Amino acid sequence: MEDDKVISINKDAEPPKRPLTLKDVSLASGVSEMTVSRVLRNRGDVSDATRKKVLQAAKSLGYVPNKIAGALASSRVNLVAVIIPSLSNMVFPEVLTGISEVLDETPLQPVVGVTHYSPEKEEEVLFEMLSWRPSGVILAGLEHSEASRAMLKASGVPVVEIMDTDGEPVDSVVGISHRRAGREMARRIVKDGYRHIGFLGTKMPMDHRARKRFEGFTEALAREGIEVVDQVFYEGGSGLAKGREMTQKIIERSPDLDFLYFSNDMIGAGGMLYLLDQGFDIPGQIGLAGFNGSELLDGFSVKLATMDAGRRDIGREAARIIAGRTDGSITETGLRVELEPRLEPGDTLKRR
Amino acid sequence: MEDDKVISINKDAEPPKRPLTLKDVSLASGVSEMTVSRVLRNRGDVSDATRKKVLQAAKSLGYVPNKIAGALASSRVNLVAVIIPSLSNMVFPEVLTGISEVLDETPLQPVVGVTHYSPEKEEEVLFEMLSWRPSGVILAGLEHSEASRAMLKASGVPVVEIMDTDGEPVDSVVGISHRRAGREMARRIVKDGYRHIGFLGTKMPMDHRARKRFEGFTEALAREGIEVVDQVFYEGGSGLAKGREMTQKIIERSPDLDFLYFSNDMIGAGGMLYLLDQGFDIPGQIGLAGFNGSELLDGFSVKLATMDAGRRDIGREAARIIAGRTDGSITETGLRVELEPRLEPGDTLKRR
DNA sequence: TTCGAGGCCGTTAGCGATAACGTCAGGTCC
DNA sequence: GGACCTGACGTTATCGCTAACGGCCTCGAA
Repeated sequence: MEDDKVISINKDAEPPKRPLTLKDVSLASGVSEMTVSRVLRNRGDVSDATRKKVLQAAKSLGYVPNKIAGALASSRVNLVAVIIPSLSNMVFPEVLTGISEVLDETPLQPVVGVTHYSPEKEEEVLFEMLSWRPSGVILAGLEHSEASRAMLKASGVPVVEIMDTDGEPVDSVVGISHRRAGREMARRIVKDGYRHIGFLGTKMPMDHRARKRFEGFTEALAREGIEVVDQVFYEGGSGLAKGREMTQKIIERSPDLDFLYFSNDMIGAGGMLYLLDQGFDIPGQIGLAGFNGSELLDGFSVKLATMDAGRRDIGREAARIIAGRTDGSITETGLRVELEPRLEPGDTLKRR
Repeated sequence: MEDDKVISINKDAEPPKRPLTLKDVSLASGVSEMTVSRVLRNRGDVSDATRKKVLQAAKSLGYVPNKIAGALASSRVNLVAVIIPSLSNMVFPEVLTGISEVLDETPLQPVVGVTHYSPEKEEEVLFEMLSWRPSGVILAGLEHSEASRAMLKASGVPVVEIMDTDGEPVDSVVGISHRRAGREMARRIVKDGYRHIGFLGTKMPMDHRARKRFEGFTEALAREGIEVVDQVFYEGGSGLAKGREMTQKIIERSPDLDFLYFSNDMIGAGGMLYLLDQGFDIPGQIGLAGFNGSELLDGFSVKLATMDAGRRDIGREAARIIAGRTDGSITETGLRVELEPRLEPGDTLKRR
């Protein structure tokens, strides 16, 4: 791309003037800084007349309050740190949507940090965000470095760990049990008569939730005397192409498979496309299931079986806890909200 | 979901102690606050011995510096406001990726705000973010409310408008010309022999870039004496299902169409799936094209023609400008970087 | 020996807001 | 008519940190 871009310079910008402060508004409106502050925050007694004067002055100056100073003085910060592994996996934007929906009704504002599934990066991001003294922290997963857990505890702010409930939370937790999700899918598959089962997923150490699903899955299978016949793992971004490629690989290697469990819907859909192209009979010859319940993919003529993780609800519940703790309507710490994963059979499981 | 969630309370958290300050570290390490500050910021001369002492003390206390106070004192804030319309359109996470890639090499940190394509919301978000006095602002599009433009100018910080270059920027701008993208696609289509052309896109007032593409598209067609035969617009989230539904509608209404131009790849792919299901011959009987070049969808057996908007590059260039302006390596204002949209013919255009 | 140059560290004075009082009219109440 | 409130402000003292300056000490050159 270096060669096909065109750079040029437009015009010159205005000379940057001295930044405005309360004092400027105070002078312009003829009242004290304190009164201006009161007006701008809608707090304390101010007569309508002066209120109008002040607002007028602030507006005409184009004054933007300095929250840094405000936060320091009041030791109140209306930010909620939200720390997630990735933005390219649509799950997390959806969680964010849920969080925003709730926080929009409050004075709080989410601030997002991304860890790329790395505990070290998570630690950095967390440190950075805590140094802004947010009103709360929402972060994905229960697995964090010791230092991260220590920081969270020492911070004294409400913490909600989301997505996953299989483990020891620092404070509150909202999510589903991925072990259970895996177990339920396994039971369903077995009941539907599938016996030769393959698994396709991410390299586990990076994604604890996928690992737990896999564990629950194999455990429930084992209880029925069934073992996973073959597995493929991948690294890097998940897209349809990746699922297609992995599926081709596993099918060629283990042609007797009659079921494929994918660790997410995107690669699952890719696999489904491959199998359909190859003329497989789904779900008769081979069954498929993914995970997440992403509506994005709803338009396929064949709908992939999946398990809805309730991402929006998770976001909403987490935000509600932070909001409640912040405004005092919730005083308990250590809340635990476990949502129910919902199996959506789609068209890729045999009807029972 | 209200009924299938389980709430319970774990344990009790530790008593939140008084927040730590520089003074605590200063006392613990036996040097002045200033020296602690120097050590923690890696600035100024400090002997190795005391440096070690201080770091040790800070670590064992679990001290997290208060950036609010720091920012107030130094009037330096290492945050870059990034304001985008949405997170559910994968384009924007990709832009963010580009931004992060560059900012990760600098002391700067992106902070994301979402406007949901509403100018009013944009104004709010901008106001909120400016009140934290960021080092720079990156925002999507060139269309903003008067108040927003005024705030940006008054803020005195470097501003980069991204995605689109068709219009008057506040300061710098990085993107592609969507008019041109539309024109180029139109020319290609006509050259390929398509004549009965339909358009499927979002309701325009919300999405200026889609509108400009459409304008460029129709303008170039007009120059060849061709008019768009039929069009469908939609509101709300774009997914495969939406594209499928719209395509069905337009095809039933105007069966003689031989080309469909979609305003993004997602609905384009949905439309493609529908047409394939219906047994259409693509690209012989009907040609298709989308916009964006999203790799997510690469796994289809038929690859949709599209035009790569260079989202990551846009993010990178924008971040580079902000970084340069911040560290002084760039002094010019009003930079303009126009990237070249790249047509990827895929399998849904006739070979010429 | 003297003196300047650094290295190393402490002191002082804000940064721009808010919390907590203080003040001061004007009205109430008995 | 004086004590007592009560709105509607203004004053003062932080908040936790950093810029700027200055002091002290050591060391090498003059």
